[in-house]
Order: sequence, then structure tokens, then C-alpha cells
Amino acid sequence: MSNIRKVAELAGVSVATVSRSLATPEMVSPKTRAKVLDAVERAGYRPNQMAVKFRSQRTHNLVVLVPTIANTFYARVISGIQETARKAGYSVLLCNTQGQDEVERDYARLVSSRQADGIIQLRAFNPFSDDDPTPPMVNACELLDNAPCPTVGIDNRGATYELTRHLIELGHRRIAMIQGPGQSPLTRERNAGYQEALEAAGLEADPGLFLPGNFTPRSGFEAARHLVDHANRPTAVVCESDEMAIGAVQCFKEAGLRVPGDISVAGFDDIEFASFIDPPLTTISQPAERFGQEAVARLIEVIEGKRNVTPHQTLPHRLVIRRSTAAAPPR
Amino acid sequence: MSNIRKVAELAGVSVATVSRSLATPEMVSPKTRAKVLDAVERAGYRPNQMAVKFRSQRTHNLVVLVPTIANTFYARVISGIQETARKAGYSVLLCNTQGQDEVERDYARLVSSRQADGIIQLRAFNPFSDDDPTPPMVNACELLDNAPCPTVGIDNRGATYELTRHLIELGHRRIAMIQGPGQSPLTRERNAGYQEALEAAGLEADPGLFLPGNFTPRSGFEAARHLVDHANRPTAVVCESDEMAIGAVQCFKEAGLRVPGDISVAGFDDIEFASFIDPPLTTISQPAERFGQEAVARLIEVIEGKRNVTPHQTLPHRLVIRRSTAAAPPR
DNA sequence: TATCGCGCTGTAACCGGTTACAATTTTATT
DNA sequence: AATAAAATTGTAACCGGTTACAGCGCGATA
Repeated sequence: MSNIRKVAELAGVSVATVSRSLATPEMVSPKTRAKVLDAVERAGYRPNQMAVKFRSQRTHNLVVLVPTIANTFYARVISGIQETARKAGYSVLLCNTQGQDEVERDYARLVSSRQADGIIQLRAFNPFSDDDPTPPMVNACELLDNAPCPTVGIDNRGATYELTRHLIELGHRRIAMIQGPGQSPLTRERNAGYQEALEAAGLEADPGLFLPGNFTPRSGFEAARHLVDHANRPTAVVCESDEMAIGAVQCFKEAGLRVPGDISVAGFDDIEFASFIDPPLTTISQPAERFGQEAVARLIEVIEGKRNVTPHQTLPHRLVIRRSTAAAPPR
Repeated sequence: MSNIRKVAELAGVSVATVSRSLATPEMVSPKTRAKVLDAVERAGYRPNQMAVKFRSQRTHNLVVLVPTIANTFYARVISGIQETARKAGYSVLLCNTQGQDEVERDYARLVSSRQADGIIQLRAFNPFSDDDPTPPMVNACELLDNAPCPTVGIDNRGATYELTRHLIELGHRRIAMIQGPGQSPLTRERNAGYQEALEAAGLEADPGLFLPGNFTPRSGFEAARHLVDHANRPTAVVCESDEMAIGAVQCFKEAGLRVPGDISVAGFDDIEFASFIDPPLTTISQPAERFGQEAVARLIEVIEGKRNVTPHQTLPHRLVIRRSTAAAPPR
């Protein structure tokens, strides 16, 4: 494999001149540069990036911790990350962690061992111990409570409030909630928005209508099964993800209920399938790709030592009303 | 940041001894090792992996070229890649290429510039020029015709043959096909399986029932629209992806057709949503995670210089019959 | 006691670039 | 033509590990 010394020999110049011809061509006379470029060509020389990175102590790699890539919402966030990183000359080390703390700590070591310059965490977990100073990090989507780094998110509480209010305005009085994973601040925020909307309307939250889920279609399906059999069945369900909403809709239909005739279902995320199922889902649209773009932009600012990086960014969400929600059935 | 020389000084030994205490502890006396480990602890020393990689000329990084991560089938493949790579001590550089040749060539340079040891290509495109020797590479899912490297795939032709035959056995005589992207060998293989099944049953393929698509729900929806208005509407449709099948089903339902009462729809891939829509999709199940696992296993064999790496692996598929296909309506 | 072998440790070269600094050549100025 | 200034090029240190090779200390053997 040819290296810079071989090229220098071929061109009859020093290694410094070769390096400069490639990195800072304006420092080299046109004649010399031509000689070097020719030698580079003849030798089929490509600088060894490992050497460059080692020398410069900058890897231009970013670690991305994602709980599950199989969720299309995260897939879109990753697309945004990837695209922005590429434009800025960074590569993405993708780490699918299944939400396991230990795996995340493991991957976070890619930064401490200098295989990456920074890390984007899409889950509410700090993979670094609280005592050592946090390396360049950005937390997006599912936010830590006291994040030691910039964060990028939406107003989950407000969005769920709007979604719930939409159902209340349609006349629903008994509204169930299929939640995300229990420990997540994101779940907590969405739950809070739901409850605030109920309270604002003078409705009482029935603990029996609070079902656990984990964002997958299957968990939505299972949760919905409890509602089908419920003695005093709700007329509407708010789901904390579209995937769960799709599972829930399927369960209701199999049980012979009409959506939204008998029961309205609302989702969260606005994944692509949300408009391609029957009925198309009412949901909260989140700018998934933009999460990724902004997270990378902030992270690079931190890496490059910019001061006063925006500590928290709230991106806009949008209530998208489709046909899975309708007026409450007369009682 | 502390380095090996600081640790050596702290422990009162040479750098070689520090290196050996960590890499090959059996070469060092227990007493010295203890001293070194203590110094490592006190210095908060973590070996700089860039230096290690540079020195060893092995990055333990794998590049993965994926046309689109937003497709849940690829997301599952990537999960499999990730998991296997992690176990083998490799990191994954994920590259979402949108199927753009130039972008793929660009990312492939990560290998030539030694930022990665090998590459997994999930699309039928060789990002390296034919003349230079191909670096460690494995081609999975969508296979190149004359791949210069090991491949991992399923029997697309056979699978589509089975799927089509299933419809024929249900009495369908006019069967449409919503295809994948035109240039792909995968599309070609699936088309061939479809046509062979028709021929074997003595049916003639109607070119008007061959609709283009690109694997997205939207393209399935659009293609289905042509069928709805067709003068001599088919009674069944084979789709080359579940996503398109879901789009097609939605289109038919919106047009007032019953699935499968008026028209049967079959998909391909068996994504998670396939069983959570109405009606649940008949489809071909592919071992997506296993694609990733096997691809990584083969790639590492190539990287580590193993001889006689299996040149082609065909993984098993399975016809999954659900409720989106049924007997052809009486005419 | 001299010699050998073994286990452990140290010295220094090396991987392939970048860059501070010195040396040399070219250009400008008088 | 002499000199100063600017532009170009070269030398060698450096990044932080790994490892070939050499050296040392100690017990075993003759």
C-alpha cells in the first residue's frame, strides 16, 4: 500500500510538500503541485485516514444511540442525522441499544476511547457517570430531566393536551390512554398533557383507563384488548405512538367495533403508515428528520468548541386530524 | 488527557510494561501488574483507540450501505448486522444512500481510505471500480448479478412463484403485479417468478397489469389506482413489498372495494405491520435479521483472511397466508 | 563456581501522516 | 549588484500506542 513517503520519492520532493500539496495547495508552487499530483496519481495514493485522525485527534465520527431502529420514527430521525452529518463531513456510528443501559454505557465508551468525537442520545438515559465531565453530547427526542447537554425535542405535554382536547371537543367523556414505557420522561410528559386536558374539561381520569405499552403495535393490540372487555368501555383512546394506535385499531376491528363509529383512536408521531391504514390516523406530526438535523448541528457546535450553544430547542408539532377520530357515539 | 507514558511514570515502569499489563497480562509479573493497574486507575487512563487502530491497521469498523433506513425491512437487517458486529467487536458505520450511486461510491471510500475494514452492500450496485481489487465486501438482500464477493439472499424468483401460485390455486386468473424499482435484479427475479407461475398455469401475462412502484406505501397506492379504474379489473394483486401492499389495500378500500372479497392482495417481506392491518397480509416472510447476521459473519471471515468463504448463501423464505387473499370472486 | 535458561523488564523503532522551524530560492527594492 | 523580504521547500519532532530485540536477575545444573 503506498504511503506519503513513496509519493514524495516518486515526485522528488519531501513528505511535507506532498502533505501540503493535498491539504493546503496554496502553500505550494503550481509547478511542484503538478509534480506531486502526478505522483499521487501514479502511486494510486490515498491518505490513510486513520493516521490523519490519530494525528489530529479528531475522528469525525459521531455515535448515535437509538433504542430501536425498527421503529420508523427513529428511522426518520436517523435519516436526518445521517444526511446532516454527511454534509458536515462526519460519519455515523449507529448503535441500536434496545434501551439497555449497559449496552449504552458500552457504546458511550466509543467516545471516551476516542473513536468518536461526540454522541447523540435518543433516549432519556445518561450513559456517562455524573462525576466525570460529559463529553460532547446532545440529547434528542426522549429527553433527560436534567440533561447535562443541549437537547432537542417537542412539547410533548402540550401536544398530548391538544390531542386529548380534540377528543373532548368531539364529545368524548371517557378517554383511555395507551402509554409508552413507564420510566420514560416522555411518557410522563404525555401522560401529564392528557391529564391536564381532562382536568381542564372537568373530567376525572379513571385509573382503569391507563394502559401500559411499549410503542410496538403488539403492545397496542394487547392494551386495546383490555378496553374491549371493559365493563364501561371508553369511546376514545389516545395512544402515545402510531404503532400502538395501529395495533389498537386492529384489535377493535377484530372485536367487531367500528373505528371511529364505536371508538375513536388517536396516535402520536405521524409515521408514513398513519395515512395508509383504515381509517387513516389522527395523530401528532413530529418533524422527525429535523430532530436529527438539529441534533447534529448542535453536537458539531459543541465539538468545535462553540460557546453558548442553544441549551434547549423545542421543535414544532402539529395536530393532524384524519378519520380515526369522530364525534362520540350517543349514549 | 492521560496517556501511556504518564501511566508508566506513575507506576515507575516503562511504557512497554504498561502496554503488556493491559494487552498480555500473562507476560507481566503479578506484582508489576498490580502496580500498573493501580496507576491506570489513578490516572483515569483509557487507551486511545485511534492510536491502537492506526498502529494495528485494523479499524474494527464495518460500513453498511443501505438504500433507505425508513423501510422497516432494512431496519431489521440492520438490527441483525449491528447485533452480530457488536458481539464480534466491530462498530457499524451506517450509510443511508437513497440508492444514489455517487453517494455509495463516496461512502465506499471509507474503506479505501482505511476508516473501515469492510463493507456490506444491501443494494445491487458495486461501488468499487471493476479494475481495482475489491476490498472486503459482502452483498446482501438485493444481489448483484456477478457479485465480486460473497452474497446472502433468498430465492426471490421461487418465493414469488409460490406467492403467485397461491393466488392461482385460489382460482384467480387475472393477477396484477406491482413491482419494485425497475433496474433492480431483485425486481427482475420477482417478476420472473410471477411470470413463470402464470405460464406454468397456462395463463397469459397481461402487460397492462404490470405496474411500476418503488417499495413505498404511496407508490403502492398510486399503482392500485390504475387497477381500480381498469376496464377489466384483476381479481388479485401481487406486490413486491408489504409497504406497497398496504398502500394498495388502502386505495382499494377507499374506492369501495372489499379486500379480499373483490380483490386479493399479497405482499412481500412480512414486516411487523403486515399482521396489524385489516385484513392481515398474505406475504413472503424473509429472515431479515438473519440476513444481517450472516452478512457480518461472512464479511468478518473475508476480513480475517479466511479461505473458501461460502460464495453464496440462500436463506429460507416462507409463504405466510393471512386474510388478504381469498378465493376469486365468481364472475 | 561457572554456565545456561528462563522470566521479566526496558529501549527504541515503527505505523503515516502534520507542522514548527530552519534553510533555501525567488522576487522586490534601492 | 547588493540586500531585504517573501515564497517555497526540507528536516525532523510529534501524536500514542505495539513489539522486536536486548539486557538483567535469579535459580538450576554440572
